[in-house]
Amino acid sequence: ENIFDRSRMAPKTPIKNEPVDLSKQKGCTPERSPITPVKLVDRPQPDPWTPTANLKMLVSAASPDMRDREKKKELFRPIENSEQSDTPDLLQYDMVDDSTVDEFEKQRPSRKQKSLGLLCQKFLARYPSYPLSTEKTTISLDEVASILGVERRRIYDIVNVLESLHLVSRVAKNQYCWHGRHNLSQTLKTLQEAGELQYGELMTCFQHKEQDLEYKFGERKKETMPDSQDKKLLDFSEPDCTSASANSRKDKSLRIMSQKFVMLFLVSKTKIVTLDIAAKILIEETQDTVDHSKFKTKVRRLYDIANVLTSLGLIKKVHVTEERGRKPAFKWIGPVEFPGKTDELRGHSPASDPLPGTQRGARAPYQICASGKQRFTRHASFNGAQPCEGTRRKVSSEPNSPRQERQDEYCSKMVNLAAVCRQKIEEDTRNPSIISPLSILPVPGDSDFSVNPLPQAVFPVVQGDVPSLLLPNGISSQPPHPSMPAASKTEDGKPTLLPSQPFLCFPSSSLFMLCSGLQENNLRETLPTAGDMGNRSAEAQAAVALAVCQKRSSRKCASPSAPVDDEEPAAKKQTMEQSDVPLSLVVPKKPFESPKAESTPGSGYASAVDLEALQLDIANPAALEAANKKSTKPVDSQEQKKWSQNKDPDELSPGKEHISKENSNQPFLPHYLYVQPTAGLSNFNFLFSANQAPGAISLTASQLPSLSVPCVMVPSAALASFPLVCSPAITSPLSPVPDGSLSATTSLNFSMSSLASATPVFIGTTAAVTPKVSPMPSVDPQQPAHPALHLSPVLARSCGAVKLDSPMCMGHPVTLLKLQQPSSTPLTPKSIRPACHEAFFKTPGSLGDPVAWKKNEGNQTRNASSVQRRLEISSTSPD
DNA sequence: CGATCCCGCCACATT
DNA sequence: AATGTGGCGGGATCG
Repeated sequence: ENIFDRSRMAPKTPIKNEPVDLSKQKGCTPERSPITPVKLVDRPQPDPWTPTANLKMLVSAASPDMRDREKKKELFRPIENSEQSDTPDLLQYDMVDDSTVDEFEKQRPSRKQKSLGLLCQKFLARYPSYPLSTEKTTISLDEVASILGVERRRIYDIVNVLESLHLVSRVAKNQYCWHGRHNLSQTLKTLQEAGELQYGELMTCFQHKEQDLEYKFGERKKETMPDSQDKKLLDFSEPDCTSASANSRKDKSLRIMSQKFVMLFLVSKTKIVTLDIAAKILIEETQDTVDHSKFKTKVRRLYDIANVLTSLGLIKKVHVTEERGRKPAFKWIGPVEFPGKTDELRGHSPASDPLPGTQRGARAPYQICASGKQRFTRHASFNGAQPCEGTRRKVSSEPNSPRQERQDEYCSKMVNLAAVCRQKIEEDTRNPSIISPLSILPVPGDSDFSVNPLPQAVFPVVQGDVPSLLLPNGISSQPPHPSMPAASKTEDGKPTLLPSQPFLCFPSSSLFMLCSGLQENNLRETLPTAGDMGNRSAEAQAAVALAVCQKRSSRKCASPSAPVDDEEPAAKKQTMEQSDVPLSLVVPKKPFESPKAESTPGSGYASAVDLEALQLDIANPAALEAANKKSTKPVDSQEQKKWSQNKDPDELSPGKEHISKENSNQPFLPHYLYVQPTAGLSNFNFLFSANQAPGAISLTASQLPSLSVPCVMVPSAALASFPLVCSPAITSPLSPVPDGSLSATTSLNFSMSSLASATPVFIGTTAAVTPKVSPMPSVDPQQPAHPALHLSPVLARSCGAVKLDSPMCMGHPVTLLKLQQPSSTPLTPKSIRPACHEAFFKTPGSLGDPVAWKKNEGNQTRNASSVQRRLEISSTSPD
């Protein structure tokens, strides 16, 4: 990567490139004209000619996945050389690294790294889930392919599926238009309806007996589905976009298959479809004969589709155990009731909210998207929504406020999310066999769901969260969950929030980032060892905590000391890739001025748009880094400390202790923990607000935690687009919290003895808890907006960083201070500082002035270890 | 050894 | 004819 960066960094000399390239090309391939020029050409020099191309190449190279075998390597080198002729050092460097690294890595690239799913994720990361209506994103297949470092063929696989869901549409040869998920719900709805017609019956039976059904299937299917219907489907697929060429397409089986596959899920009550069944159904539709080979092929295709859908967060793989045994299957985790949910939700409640602009009505589910710009305002809504007004007492329950519109949008997303969560929960409950990922913690992937220990425990939490989310908007159309403990609020669907549990949605970009789990490839997980370690440990703990909560207290978790992974050598970790890291700390970034971030500082903060962008970015480690750079990254911070501050690296030694130390050193670093979905929690991301008094958090086997950490679980998919955050009310032990509330909030209690002081990482529940008790309301006039949000300081910071003006931001800090104190652990003055946004970022030493901080960064970059460098680079990454 | 599914040949569609 | 698309299935990996 370093190399990569350098190359990038290095001035490009396109001019030189040409010659070089040529030579190189010749060397590699005599001429590119072989029969299939395309391939040859591409491979050897995809786009050597254009400077950009080179960049891309480099980039691709950078990404682990990319590493192709020698080919690429060769290619790159030559290119690099050519470019870098200017900077010999760099070249050499690169060369060296390349060779060595590649050598390792080359072989390294396991199949997984090249998986379609991963590729798809990268692909998706490049585009906003909810692009502004105004902006039109066109996708060049060639470009993407080169950037992602794959053959175009693979891109087709992805695009075809996306197209089936109308996330993209083909505009012209080699050109696709990105639509994002705005219409996804509608598309799904349509599919569902279509599916009902076609498969409805079947599915019904289906659930009960697959086999029987299977037989019937074929027959019925045919019967029920006359060609015409089939046709319908097809057509339907193209309806909206119908961009140009759509029609003529022949049967693009992949597209059709994809739609049908999705339909099966939507029609299925269980939302679980096994591959074999799907394959059979699909085959039948196509043909009667089910020869084995055909079946096999079908299954293969389904895998392809499933990978993409998985990347989209619509399904997840599970195993279904049946009479026969365990079968691979996929479970729909996307939105389920469109009518009610995404779209509907709004629609339903709309009454309550008179959103002027939004017509959420019928087809407008997308409005959310549509209104894109408004997103910006989201924060506004935020304000409004959560009228923290002094006391967050109730977050606004009123749907009507004008700003709600925006909120609505924002909310709508949230709602969806909530819906998803809820659904998930419900499903889980229903199917004991299937456990939600949450419950599954222990087993990441596939563990059979049978495991699921205490579903209930989980539920409460989730529910609580979800509803809470909804509440703010008032949108929650969903019926209250019975089990909701504390969530009195949700019951009505009203936004009444319990004091204890304030949930907030915010649009802060920072949150966003946190949420988005896209991580991708390399997230800088490879970060500095120490940092990683810390994070990891934190993660582990967090995970543990979760597990504990869910399961109840498990001893393992309990022991804070249990380092879980921490112990692992940094190196190892580094090697580990993103995949491994379940959690990552994310520091809220300021809305800052990331390049992407918009520019409209004036307008607001990071608007949704920005957020999205961020998300996308987030997906890219680089982006994150960039963000982080600007503001702070917890992890980085640690690192930074190392270098810049010179902390003892030793001390940094991985381990919680180390963390704690740091914490101590730095009063606050982290603010949120983000758990990546990858691991067991595939679908949910947890956010913890950190900032709190460190002491507060404790992992203890016993559940009694000194503090309960508020966490929010968000479906990863949802995350992508939503910047939701729940500020769980934190129940401080002190403050009387209803039991339910606790559970609701996720009763995660971490007692991290070790971490205690530091733990910034974890959770920063801002001491919000107390706040309730003592409302900080008026402290700042501005505060009002924020209310209960405990947004962790982070948010505040983020906001603040962006704008001090924003009331939102302002308030937090204050509250925090107070809160913190009350919160169990006494904070050091430093810790208090968090109040200042900037303070957070800074290391203790640097706290004083931001400038210094930056400076440090600069130094870092220079001095920084390769790792650091990497980060930085990434940040700079081109996008 | 079955589940996955990458890879890329090659046919068909477009330009 | 040159390219763009994408069906398809061998066979490598993974678990």
